[in-house]
Amino acid sequence: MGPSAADTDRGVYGISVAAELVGMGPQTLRLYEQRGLLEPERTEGGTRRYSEDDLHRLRRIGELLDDGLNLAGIVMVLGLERDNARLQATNTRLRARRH
DNA sequence: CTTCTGACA
DNA sequence: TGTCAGGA
Repeated sequence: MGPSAADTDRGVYGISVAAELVGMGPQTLRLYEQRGLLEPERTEGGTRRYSEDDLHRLRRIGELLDDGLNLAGIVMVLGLERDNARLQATNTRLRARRH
């Protein structure tokens, strides 16, 4: 794997680099944040720092956008996916205890 | 780099 | 509605 473990939630990329990596414009990334799809870290100076998780999220947003969803719908889908992942994890733990 | 506003399909 | 261009 990566050298120094997996803190993929740590903001490292500036907005220009992040936008370049996911094939979007910087303004688009700002809009997504304004709409509540994303919340990258901020430096003390107030500039955004996008994490690897943020990049995955941005690519997921691109997919859903491609599927014809609007930003409001994507917010809901991402929320449901997060909830679902949590439920699945809980479900797996319960099964392991063999109730 | 930031936020904000207007134009376009 | 989402994206982009330009200004402050």
